[in-house]
Amino acid sequence: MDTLPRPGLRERKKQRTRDALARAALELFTDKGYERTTVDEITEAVDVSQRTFFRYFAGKEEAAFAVLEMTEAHFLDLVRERPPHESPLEALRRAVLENWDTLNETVESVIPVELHMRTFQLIESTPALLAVHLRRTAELEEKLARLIAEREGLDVDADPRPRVAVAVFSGVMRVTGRLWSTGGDLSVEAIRTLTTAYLDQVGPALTKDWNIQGKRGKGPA
Amino acid sequence: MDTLPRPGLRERKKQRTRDALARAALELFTDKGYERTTVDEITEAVDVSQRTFFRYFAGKEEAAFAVLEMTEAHFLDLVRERPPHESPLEALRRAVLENWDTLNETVESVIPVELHMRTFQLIESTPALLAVHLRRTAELEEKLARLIAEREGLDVDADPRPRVAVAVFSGVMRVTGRLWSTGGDLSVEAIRTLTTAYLDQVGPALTKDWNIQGKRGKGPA
DNA sequence: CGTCAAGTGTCAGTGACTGTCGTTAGCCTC
DNA sequence: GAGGCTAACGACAGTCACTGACACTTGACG
Repeated sequence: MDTLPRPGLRERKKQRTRDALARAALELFTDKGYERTTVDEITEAVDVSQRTFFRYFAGKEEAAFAVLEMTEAHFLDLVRERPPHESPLEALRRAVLENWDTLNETVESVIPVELHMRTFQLIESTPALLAVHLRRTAELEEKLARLIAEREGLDVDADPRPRVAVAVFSGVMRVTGRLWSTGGDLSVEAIRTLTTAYLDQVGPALTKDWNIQGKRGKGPA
Repeated sequence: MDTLPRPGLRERKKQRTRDALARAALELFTDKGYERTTVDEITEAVDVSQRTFFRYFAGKEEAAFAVLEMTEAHFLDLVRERPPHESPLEALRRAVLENWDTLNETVESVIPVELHMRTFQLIESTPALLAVHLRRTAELEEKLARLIAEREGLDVDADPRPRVAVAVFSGVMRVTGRLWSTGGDLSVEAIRTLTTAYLDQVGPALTKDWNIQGKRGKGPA
């Protein structure tokens, strides 16, 4: 909201190059696999030198997360905008759902949503990318914890609850993300449903006795 | 419990080489940093060829987790041994604590415990290693979820609770691990205390209103 | 012993990444 | 609108992680 005046030709060119590299990378990655794609192939597709690629991205991995990063920033904004009367978990829950609903607007300037969804799958199924994804998520968690703490007027380092709440929330999101990416339905609807269903299970999962109703599992799907 | 008879000279030699490589790697990593040590330096310290290193470890990273892997296997055993009347979270909690208490016996055959503790720190403070660590943890979580499900006679894929419970537990463990590694006290006592304290906060962190007692945080440490 | 296979070393090659340096091209000033 | 400044780029050389191929050494075992 401060550099609107006009970025100047130089900046615009840079942005275009960066977007083109990210898009080309994502297309190649999702098409022939992450490991089987070389940086040279990406740069050839955009017609820049390899050196330029590494000026925009610290590594091959980073190109895979360029778009995801945009959605994460948006998510943080959504959390910030949540009314203060909501409990932390409630605020987080609504923010994620809202984030899914606005995915299109967040992403379409760089790549089609469909490609972004496939990127998700790619990350979950590529060990090297999954590792980086989890580390990035951990960093996001720290930011979230500080946000929640601020929201509740607490000191993150004095009160464990913000970090614990965020950890619980993120843990569940991880599970749903994984299940979604390996399941058949890659629609936004599918992950919305999974998200709410699993978040609803946090309470039950923490009770002492899981067998209140229907001992011996293998129940209906 | 089945290959006790005597591993044979060949096997023993292999084990020695592998341990020596792991130990040398850990010493070098913790000493001069992960990125600043080359595979050649490790192999020179053990006096084997680089090729041999890669026959024992899929990559440089894997050498950093060789010992940690032993403790994880031990942890799984401990969970399996927990009496069935304990709730899932209770069983997990007791198993971790027990694991810390028996760390010495688990690890000392390869490296001194002190080096293992420094390895923990190293992993937390090295982005590349942290990423891999988190991925490995995710794999462990899946195993844990199946274990818990079995324990409770449930189907992991039908009932979300095993995975959710494990996710909650792991999330909290992550937080404590991180705080411990960045804090000053690297003793086993310290992480034990942190662990119990944070696990006790899961309940409170999920309640609607965090301000039951003492509005506006900044409470005592 | 002699044979067989597992374990190892050597070498050549690929791909990710980095430092350096000369060149190009927006930008800004007069 | 010519010229100087500097950000961005391309070209090149070098390091390091990792892999495949092949020849050699050495436990294992009849």
